[in-house]
Amino acid sequence: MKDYADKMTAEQARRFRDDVLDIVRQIPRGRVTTYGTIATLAGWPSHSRMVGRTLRYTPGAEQLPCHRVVNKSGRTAPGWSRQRTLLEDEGVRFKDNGHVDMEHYLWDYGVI
DNA sequence: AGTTTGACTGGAG
DNA sequence: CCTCCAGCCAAAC
Repeated sequence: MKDYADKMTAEQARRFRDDVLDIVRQIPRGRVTTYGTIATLAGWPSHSRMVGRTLRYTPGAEQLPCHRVVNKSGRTAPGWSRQRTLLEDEGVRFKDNGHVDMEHYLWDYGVI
């Protein structure tokens, strides 16, 4: 019940996916970043949900440090409990509410 | 072609 | 801090 004027072309979608993967690859060990940050860096600020879709369904994403991507409030991915273990193994600490302590571990690439 | 679905986000209560 | 809710948009129904 709503039409979106600016949809991605197939080419833009390809570039978006590749950029997202490259950006995720740069997250340092022991740090985390958010879907929104990645979407913005990829040039599509309103596509945070697409970042999540990309990491969830792109074959090969398992080889990337995608466990270092959480939502803005520090929540880990639904249905992926192992993500917390992977992060804690790198020294990332979680708060009592089960969210990553973003004040200390968020990595913003020096921008935004 | 209309509706629902999310690895999201921002704001309200 | 938490729960809803509206807005978001490509994909899957």
